[in-house]
Amino acid sequence: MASSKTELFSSEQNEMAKLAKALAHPARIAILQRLISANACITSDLVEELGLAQATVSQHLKALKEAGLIQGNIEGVRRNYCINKVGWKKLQNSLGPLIAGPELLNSDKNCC
Amino acid sequence: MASSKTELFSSEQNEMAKLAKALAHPARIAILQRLISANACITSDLVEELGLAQATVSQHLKALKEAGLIQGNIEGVRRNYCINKVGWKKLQNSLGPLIAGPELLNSDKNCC
DNA sequence: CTAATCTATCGTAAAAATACGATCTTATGA
DNA sequence: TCATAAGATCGTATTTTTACGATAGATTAG
Repeated sequence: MASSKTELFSSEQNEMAKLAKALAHPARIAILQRLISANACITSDLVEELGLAQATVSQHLKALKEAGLIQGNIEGVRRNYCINKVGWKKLQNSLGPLIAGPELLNSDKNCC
Repeated sequence: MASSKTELFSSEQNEMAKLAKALAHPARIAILQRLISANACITSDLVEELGLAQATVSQHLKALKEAGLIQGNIEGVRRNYCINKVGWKKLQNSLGPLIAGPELLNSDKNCC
């Protein structure tokens, strides 16, 4: 009795939560920022840059890949990672509106 | 050896992760959507609507409050919750740019 | 072929998140 | 005053996340 009760929620809500969860760790934020600012595929010097163990970084990369936010391909011994455009657009389409959302933010009146 | 190593990351990155974590559960997504669409303070009929135990809902509300995304005030026996505008703007300012970000998304070329 | 290198995966320990019943607190209404 | 109702908090069980050492797989260099 402690697993997330996904069956109570819409698939959209579950999807949004899943994507948010992918962003819910500073190491994964850092990885994504790095991939974005590099604006290209980078082969993981991430381990050194992040200061986490290699296994841990690999685990975070896997999480991001499973969330569809990044993609990796093999180049010799190394792996190249970059933003997965399709997945990122899904992120924009699902969480974007929620975050940008509340029109009530633009009004001055506060309700509470 | 399993707590998030926040000291390795910038306070910005930690803040972003913290906010994403607040969104990283379908129940909390549902609560926020409800508060937004109600466009007002609602006193928790959330328990009934969500199908979760009262204690669980209260816990999720607490998480959202601690993340600064909602605020609650007392009205008799009941509590009124609504979006915390200030906190929401912080959300927009921290996660918004990241999500909207990658200009490379607009280019057609794929790197991997 | 062999050693070295890069990275994924396995196993595991510790911590955090999730869920809920039970209880406590506070305010309302009789 | 006292019973009732709303909702927070406590205690606790279960699951998931985080982290890392060790190991396995695959490729390159010599």
